[in-house]
Amino acid sequence: MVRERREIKRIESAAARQVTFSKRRRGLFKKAEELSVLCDADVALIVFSSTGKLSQFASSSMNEIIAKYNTHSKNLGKEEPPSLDLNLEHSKYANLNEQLAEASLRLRQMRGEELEGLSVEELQQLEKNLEAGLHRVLQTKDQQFLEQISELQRKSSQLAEENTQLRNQVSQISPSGKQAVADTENVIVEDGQSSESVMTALHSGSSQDNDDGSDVSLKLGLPCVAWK
Amino acid sequence: MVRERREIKRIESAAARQVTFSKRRRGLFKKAEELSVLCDADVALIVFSSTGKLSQFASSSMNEIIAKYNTHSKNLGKEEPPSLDLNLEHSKYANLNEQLAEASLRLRQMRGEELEGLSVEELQQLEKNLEAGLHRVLQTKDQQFLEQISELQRKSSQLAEENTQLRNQVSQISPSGKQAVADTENVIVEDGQSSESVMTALHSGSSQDNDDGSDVSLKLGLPCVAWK
DNA sequence: AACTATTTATAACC
DNA sequence: TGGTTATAAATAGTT
Repeated sequence: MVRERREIKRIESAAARQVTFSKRRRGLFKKAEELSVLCDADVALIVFSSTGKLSQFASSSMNEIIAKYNTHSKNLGKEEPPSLDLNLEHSKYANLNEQLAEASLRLRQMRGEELEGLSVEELQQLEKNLEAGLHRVLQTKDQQFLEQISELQRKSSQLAEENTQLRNQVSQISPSGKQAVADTENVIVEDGQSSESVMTALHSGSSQDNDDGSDVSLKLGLPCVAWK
Repeated sequence: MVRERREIKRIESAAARQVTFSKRRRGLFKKAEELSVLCDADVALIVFSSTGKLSQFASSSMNEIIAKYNTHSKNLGKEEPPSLDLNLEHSKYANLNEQLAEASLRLRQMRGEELEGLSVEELQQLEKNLEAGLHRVLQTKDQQFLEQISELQRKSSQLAEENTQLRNQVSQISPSGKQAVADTENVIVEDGQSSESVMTALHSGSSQDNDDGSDVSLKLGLPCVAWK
């Protein structure tokens, strides 16, 4: 919005995200209150930061508004503004159950199940969430591939260097063994080039062992061709 | 804020209040969504106009956020009293907690968060799940659009038929009114075509009122153009 | 609903 | 986190 307009997409840098969150949250709460005062509206605003911290605003009482919301939006027998009696343990338990049911439903819906009752708007929200999630997953995956490639290249260079030194040692120890040295040189040259063709050497294959990482090349036996 | 700054107090004129409400509500919802996207925050916004009409926004699921809010606010001031009697209730509670944690993690990962610890294979599995889910969501959405379009076309046909009958009645009553009949024909043709341009007529808007759905065309006043 | 003069919000910088 | 500044966005009043 300002010195340079900012695209509305997740801010990757955690620090910048935190700063923006703090500033925009203040603005949002201010506007929520202004709306409630100017227009005599009942407004409830709940914000969880990405770190899980809660901020809230309610023009009247949060529980009251939530209750009103539930009345408006629900015919189903799923109720409880739990500000009343019930044993704390019991209500915590019930609440957990509710959260779990909700989370499970959301999970199933993200897998494309139980979409029957959803409105077009809800489907579009789901679509947006899925696309955003997919995008981040792909980014993370690509990053891991690139890291593994870098690691492989690093190790390759190191091995090539070691080989060069070993070759020198060999030629010093047996300066007359001309044939053997020539063969070794060929092998070394191939090794040296391999790291630069890693990108094209990746091949398809889905299953993978979790080895200890001592052999980087194994980690690259991964799907790549299928990227789009 | 503008031509003349407006004091933040209740607007007395009902008309002016309604106009301001409408404008500011849009702005507020926009900012709520921007905060949720930019800062990866979970945001729920509930607004009741002074006339009692509900508008809502939730970055994920309203129920989920409210449930989360309830646990958060409940945990303030109360701490776990009995950690000693390891009876059945307690273990059920712990188990629920575990399940919820697991479900929440998977949900966050599907949204592209907390991917750091995942292996490439797990990322690929996630990618597959997301693509499959997205595909099914898109299918469901398209299906709903198509159904609404069919419904519109059906209604249009019905209306056109009624119009034809009415037109006949008119011409029987006043057989000399040739001009009037021609005009009516034009109107019918336009109605018949409107259902085919429904897809491009969709417009943006994040909050949505729950009307009773008796008029199908209203259901198509949905976000579309603003998607990027 | 569109316009536009202003006020606000805020991104980048410190 | 808090302040400054240039600029984008929101919006009050008007048409």
